[in-house]
Amino acid sequence: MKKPTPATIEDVARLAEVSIATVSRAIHMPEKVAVSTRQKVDRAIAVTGYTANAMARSLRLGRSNMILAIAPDIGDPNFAPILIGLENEARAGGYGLLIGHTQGDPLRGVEYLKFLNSNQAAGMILFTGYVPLDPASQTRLPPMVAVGEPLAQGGIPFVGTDDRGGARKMVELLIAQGHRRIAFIGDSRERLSHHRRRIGFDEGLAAAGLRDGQQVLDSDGTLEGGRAAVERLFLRDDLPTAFACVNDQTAAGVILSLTARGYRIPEDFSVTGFDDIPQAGFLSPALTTARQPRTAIGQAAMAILLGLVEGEAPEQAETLLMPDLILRDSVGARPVNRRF
Amino acid sequence: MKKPTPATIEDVARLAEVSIATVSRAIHMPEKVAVSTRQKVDRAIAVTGYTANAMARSLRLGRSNMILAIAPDIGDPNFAPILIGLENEARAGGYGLLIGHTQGDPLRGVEYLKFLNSNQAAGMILFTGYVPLDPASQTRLPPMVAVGEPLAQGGIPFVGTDDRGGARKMVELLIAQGHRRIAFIGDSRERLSHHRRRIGFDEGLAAAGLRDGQQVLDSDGTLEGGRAAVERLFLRDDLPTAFACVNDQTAAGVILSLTARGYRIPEDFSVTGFDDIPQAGFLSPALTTARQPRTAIGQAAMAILLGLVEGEAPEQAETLLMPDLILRDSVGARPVNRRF
DNA sequence: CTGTTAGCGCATTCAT
DNA sequence: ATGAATGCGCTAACAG
Repeated sequence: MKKPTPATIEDVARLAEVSIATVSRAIHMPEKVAVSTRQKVDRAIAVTGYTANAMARSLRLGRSNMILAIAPDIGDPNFAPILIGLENEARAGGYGLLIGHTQGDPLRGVEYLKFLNSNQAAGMILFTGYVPLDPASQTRLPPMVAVGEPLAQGGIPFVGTDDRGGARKMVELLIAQGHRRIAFIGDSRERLSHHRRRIGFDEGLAAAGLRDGQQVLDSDGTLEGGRAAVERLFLRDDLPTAFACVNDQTAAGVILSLTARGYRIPEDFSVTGFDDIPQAGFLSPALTTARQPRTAIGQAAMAILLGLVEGEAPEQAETLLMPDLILRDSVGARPVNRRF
Repeated sequence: MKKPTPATIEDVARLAEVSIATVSRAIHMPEKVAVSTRQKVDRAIAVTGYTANAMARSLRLGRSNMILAIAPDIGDPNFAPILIGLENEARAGGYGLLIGHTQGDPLRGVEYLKFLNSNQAAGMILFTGYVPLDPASQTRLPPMVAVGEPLAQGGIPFVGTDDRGGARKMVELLIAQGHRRIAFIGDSRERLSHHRRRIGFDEGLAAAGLRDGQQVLDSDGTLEGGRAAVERLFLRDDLPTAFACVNDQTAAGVILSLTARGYRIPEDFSVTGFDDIPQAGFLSPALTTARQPRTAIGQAAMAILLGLVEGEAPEQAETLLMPDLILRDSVGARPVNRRF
């Protein structure tokens, strides 16, 4: 019969013929222990296959070694790559990563907050775009870092894409291709990230002295919305030669609508997206877009959170990572002879 | 100044003027406590905002309330939907879900096994297709359930798609459309799931008395492999009218190759996939495929695992869920006048 | 029905 | 440099 129960610190101590205090020291403060003793302990640990019971350790320390990440929707294509970054960094720091999803229900956020307060996790990564707040509990908020969508509330560090800079780079690309009349299909809902893309668009155009060529259509960030925006545009006469879309879904709608009308992309119109969702490369034509540096975002966010957990002062309010422009087939030179 | 430290069971007991044992009972065995006492306790809990310290509880019970899910690749499109099912069911049972990824490295699997042995998790969900095994540790394996890819090793319950049944349904659909000569583009690598799809294909054809119309091409489950298989096929003269592919990636390759040769789908050839990856609907033509019931798989797997954790005997070796046929545009009736 | 108490495994004083 | 003893918060056995 093998060992039915995992080795405890006591097993190690007995085998090494020292006290449990010494074993603990040998592990956590090796320099405070005689070399010979340390060796005995190390050997005993190897023999027993000892791993400290994390529960006991957490109880004693009053702090867990888990980080909880909560998201409104785990299925979000942005989620997985960020998760990888989070998990890598957490593991490197000796932490485990827990995940929870709220399915958009703020109540579930509060539930997870309780979870934190019961010491099950040392800190929290927020994908939600808002801070779950338990009106009942008056305990101070645990360490948190927001990711993906900036937080309206202040005081919580945010790590995400440089939406403004990315949008600006996108416009500059279009301008470099000769486009002078560019439409921005935006998102009028309250999303900070989308608002910032709009600002980057404006800036890029203004810097090139092209404020006149600017057209802005409001939409809702969905494929349907993108389609509808194009339809509205065709009611007027003053067509752009390029569409800069607030995200890939919108761009997909624009492409579909344009194609349905018999236009060719990029010969007749150029269109760009933002995000680089998995489907972006499968559209026809394949979509030129700005890819969010998702894994890097996850990694940076976790690094900051672990710093917070371990008592460091927060560095800065926002850490913005520049997206990469992914050049595919939906952007071309401005059509020279517009046939319409 | 607010409460700096969370309320403990002792705070509640003091406020309710009972002993801590009574508080614990009021929570876990309400029927063993007088109604009036229970009310006092409930009120005290509400006032203090008490949540049991999970660490202390786990330490005492010798069992954690976390389940660890490990996957070779979190980015896998199959992963997120299964994760949702897992998380839902875990939460319903009072468990949290931890995730880890091995990046295909067996060593990291062993690392997670140690994690389990340090009591950080009560059980484990395996996406890996194999059991991480620590040669050093002789402790018996913790409760595990495999998901997605069947396990070669026996003794571990598996929950997944009914690959055989799904493939068979797919072939039957093709046959119903009039196809008599059907090629199966398989995957010769060692994947049990893919092997089972092949068997379902054979069965469907045999049941219709169509063993003659059967062609089987080996491939590797990738887009490139699908493309290559078609090219090989065109070296011969005896073309099928439909391609049943082992998965969506392969189907994408087949579609690309066929389209590049100037054929139209589904007019000239029908093609089917398997899995329903997110891109499937974005192919042109949109791919008809079998969708794995992923969330249901996750839910079922977690239910079984929690049963195991709580000491129930495992029910059955395999739980197979039938995939749904997603009818899109890549399947049509058998071409009546083959022009080639 | 309720209270007293032991002990889960560990890190950490306080002695030595 | 090392050991003995304490308590983190909780549940369950045992008494009453």
